[in-house]
Amino acid sequence: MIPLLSGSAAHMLDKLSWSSSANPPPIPRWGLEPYEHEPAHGFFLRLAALNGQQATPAFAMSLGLNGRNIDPQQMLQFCKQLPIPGTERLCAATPSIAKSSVYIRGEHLRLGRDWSIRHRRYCLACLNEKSFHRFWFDLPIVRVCPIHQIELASERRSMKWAWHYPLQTSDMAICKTDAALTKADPGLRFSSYILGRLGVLQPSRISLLDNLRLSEAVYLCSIIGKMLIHGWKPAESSRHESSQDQQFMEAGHNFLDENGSLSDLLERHIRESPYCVDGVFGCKDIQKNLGWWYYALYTKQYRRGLDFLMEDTNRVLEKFGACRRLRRKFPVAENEPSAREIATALGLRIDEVIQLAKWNSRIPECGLEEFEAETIKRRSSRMISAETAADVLGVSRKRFASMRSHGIFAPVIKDAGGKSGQYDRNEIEEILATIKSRVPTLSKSAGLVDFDIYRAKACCSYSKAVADVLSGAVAVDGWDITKPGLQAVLVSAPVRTRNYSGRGRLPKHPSPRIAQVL
DNA sequence: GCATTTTGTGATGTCAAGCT
DNA sequence: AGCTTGACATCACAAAATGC
Repeated sequence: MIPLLSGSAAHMLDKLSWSSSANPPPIPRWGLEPYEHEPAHGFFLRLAALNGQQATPAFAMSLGLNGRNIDPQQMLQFCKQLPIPGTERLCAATPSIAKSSVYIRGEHLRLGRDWSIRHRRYCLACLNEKSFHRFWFDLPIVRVCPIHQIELASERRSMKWAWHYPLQTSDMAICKTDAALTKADPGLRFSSYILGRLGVLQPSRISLLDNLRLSEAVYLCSIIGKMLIHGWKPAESSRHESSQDQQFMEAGHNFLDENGSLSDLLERHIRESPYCVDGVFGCKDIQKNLGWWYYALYTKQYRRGLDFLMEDTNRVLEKFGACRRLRRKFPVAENEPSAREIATALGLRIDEVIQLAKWNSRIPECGLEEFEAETIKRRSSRMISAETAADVLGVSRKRFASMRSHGIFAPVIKDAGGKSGQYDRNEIEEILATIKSRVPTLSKSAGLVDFDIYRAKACCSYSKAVADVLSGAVAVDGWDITKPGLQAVLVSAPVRTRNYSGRGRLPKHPSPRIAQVL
């Protein structure tokens, strides 16, 4: 067992003279002096031991303190009442907690991730030197002790901070084995940096991080490390694995410590995006292009000092053609992207090329790998205007537009600025072929109507009638070869519910009787 | 230069998961 | 139990692109 109380301190201050005019301390023994880097809640631990207490929470509660949810500042106030020297050391090492923020020595940290007393953590070698709790034991981001180069041990037998549990010899054995293994650990430099910022060690200078609040510096390290280790990935599901965060932070810190170029890393990272082909995005959606990186940047809590990251990211986005608005902000890239060359060669606009590259008639999400001039050319030659497509289908422009908004087909190149979209001839012809393939060999001849009459009798839109046939909900019963396109399709008339002229608008609200029949 | 349409962006809200 | 967090939807508005 590690003694929590060094022998010399145990009997020191009980002999101290005590002014009778002041209120006596509320505990029988207080003969301890705070060490440097010792927080009030750590000091309180020794105080409890000095007073023969086994369970620190109970001891705290007996003094009117919150022993269940430890508030370091509350304990500091208590300790300051004691007639002991060196309380300024407690003040300097005791964090103050406000909502989800923790402040220690003027540095801002995040509660939970950066600072937590959920489990008791300690460096065995530190305790062997002097048995007291250092405030930085409470920082889970400090995985290894930079002074002794061993991993911090943690006690997890209690969910709450179980001060009263003594260390077991088996724990010490584990610590000793670890000590041999963690030489040259990647976490050493990171831990040293953190403790440098907190005034425990000589500060190490990393200008990029030094200008940030410590919580933001840690965040920056973790996202850089994630870029290095995790690489480009689409945005994750809401289940967040934090198990690797520590590894990320350390890797990110070491990258910056070795003067790694963040801009280069960023560009390399974004190039890994599957949406980026030959340095051009096939899709302008920033969220998609950046994957998880988007949320890393736009999560507001941590954005305060990270504007430069936003700028660098925007620069890459602009360079790869993700956002038009940024073009004026940054000069045009010196290397002409291949999309531009293809556009010039084929007489297309650059966004048309990108849309053609993105498009795949079978799997709309895929097709980005098709980004060669030949493919674009082949696809481009299949494009027809809305007018031509409407003629192929044998419908008016209005009906064509209605079918499009009904989702029966989609343009390959979207309409932009008054210019109508472009459609794939194959896809349009496929619609007709699909319907024609359903025509039975022995077609009925009586009671068949075309879409125009059908939709009026069924009181549905033309598009709905077509969609129903395509989905198989309505059977195709005949084909009039004398008519063009969809006009040739013949289906069985729905139950006749009223006289129909074959012309005119559909009634806005079909009568209940008609609706019932349908 | 104008009209129309798309795009970029922040504000706001929701939801589930995980943590205190 | 209540809070934060991350992912993401949705909205409004401004800025930019585009065709005329």
